Amino acid sequence: MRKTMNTVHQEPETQRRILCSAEKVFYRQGYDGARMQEIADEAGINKALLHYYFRSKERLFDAVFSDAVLRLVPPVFAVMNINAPLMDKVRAFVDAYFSTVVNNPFLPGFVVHEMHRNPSRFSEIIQGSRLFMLQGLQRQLDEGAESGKLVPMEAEQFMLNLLSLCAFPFVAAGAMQAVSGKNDTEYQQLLEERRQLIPEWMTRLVERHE
Amino acid sequence: MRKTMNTVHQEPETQRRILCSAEKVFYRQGYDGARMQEIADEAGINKALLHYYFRSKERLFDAVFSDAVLRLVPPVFAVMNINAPLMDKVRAFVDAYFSTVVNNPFLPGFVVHEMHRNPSRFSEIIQGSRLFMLQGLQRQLDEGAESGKLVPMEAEQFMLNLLSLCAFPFVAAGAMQAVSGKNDTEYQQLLEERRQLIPEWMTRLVERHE
DNA sequence: GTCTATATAACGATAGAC
DNA sequence: GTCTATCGTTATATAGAC
Repeated sequence: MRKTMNTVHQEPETQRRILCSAEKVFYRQGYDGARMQEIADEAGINKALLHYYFRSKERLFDAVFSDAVLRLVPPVFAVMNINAPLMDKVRAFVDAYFSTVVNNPFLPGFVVHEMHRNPSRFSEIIQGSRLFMLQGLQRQLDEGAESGKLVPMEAEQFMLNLLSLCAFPFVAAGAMQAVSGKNDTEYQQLLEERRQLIPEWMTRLVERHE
Repeated sequence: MRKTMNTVHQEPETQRRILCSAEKVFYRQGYDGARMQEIADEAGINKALLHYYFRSKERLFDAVFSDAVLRLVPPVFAVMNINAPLMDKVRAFVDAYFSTVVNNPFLPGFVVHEMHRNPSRFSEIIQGSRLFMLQGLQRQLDEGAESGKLVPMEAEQFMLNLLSLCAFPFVAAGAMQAVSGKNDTEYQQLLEERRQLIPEWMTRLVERHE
């Protein structure tokens, strides 16, 4: 319930601006590297106003972090719980992951790095969307193995492989560009190619062939 | 040339202690999160002494970072330049990587994250040990493809896959444990299993089968 | 070389006017 | 709500005694 509804107050539009700026700064600089002043500048407002909307840097960060995790994890988990053949799930997963991340290249690295600041907070945020997935996945892998179509594999390893192939090229983009000598455009093209290739590779990984 | 060589001064043994402590702190906290006081405490010395040996936090960090990159990258690149069948190289790579990283679990995440502070510095450090590898690798992949034994694949994608499968589980260990619910011991066991599995997976990835 | 003590600057946070 | 001005703390870095 709002205080008075007679005007179409677009709700703290400033708050939205702050969150957006904080996101930009926290994503690239991390919690420790980020400066409240920089966030304020980015939002075109004053430092004091940050503390008015969010009480502290810690709370502002938590808002950004929660949002980041919720944007990255649940969609990706959800897609693995749909009722579909294994490889359809994989294709859906890769599409979902790339769609999210191509527009936020710093997102995976941010989540992975800021994780260890407060691991229990992370667990809270993603509670629920957890083990469900792995059970269904393991069942499909086992069925495929029994019918001789798939090689036996642990669902955890399968999932870790899928995630590694998708996420690492984004997390380590800087280092990879440095060793490969590719510029931004070239590297983005390489990433785009992986979007189709990863499902093929995951198929080869588990399909029996002899 | 040393000043006077008559005594076996073990060269700044304090300096070694500082570097070791700085390593510990920088690895887990990153540059921005690290405190000079904490490094001094860890080394059992005074803050001022840090500035005596290294002029600034920046320089101390650079020493640690350079050392980290040199410990992680060149061995791994070197092993891919040996004259051996493709899959022997892969096995050697995985062994080399895991041997280095199991004893320094924070190393990959540290390098990947601190990368973007000074990308050009990173390029300097690893200069030389670069493109050589990819040429030889591409040649082997092409030969295998022509003789019908391998599926066609870009050397860059092959290498990125190999590195992703090896590195990501370490870089994102925190997040992976959180979603899987595994404790440290269980997760370490999962990692150890991958040491044998990754070469098998990489084989399946490129071997032709029909 | 190693210490204590201190300078200097930056940051997060608050007070108070408007 | 939004601003200016400022407090209190903490960080890097230096000066100087031993």
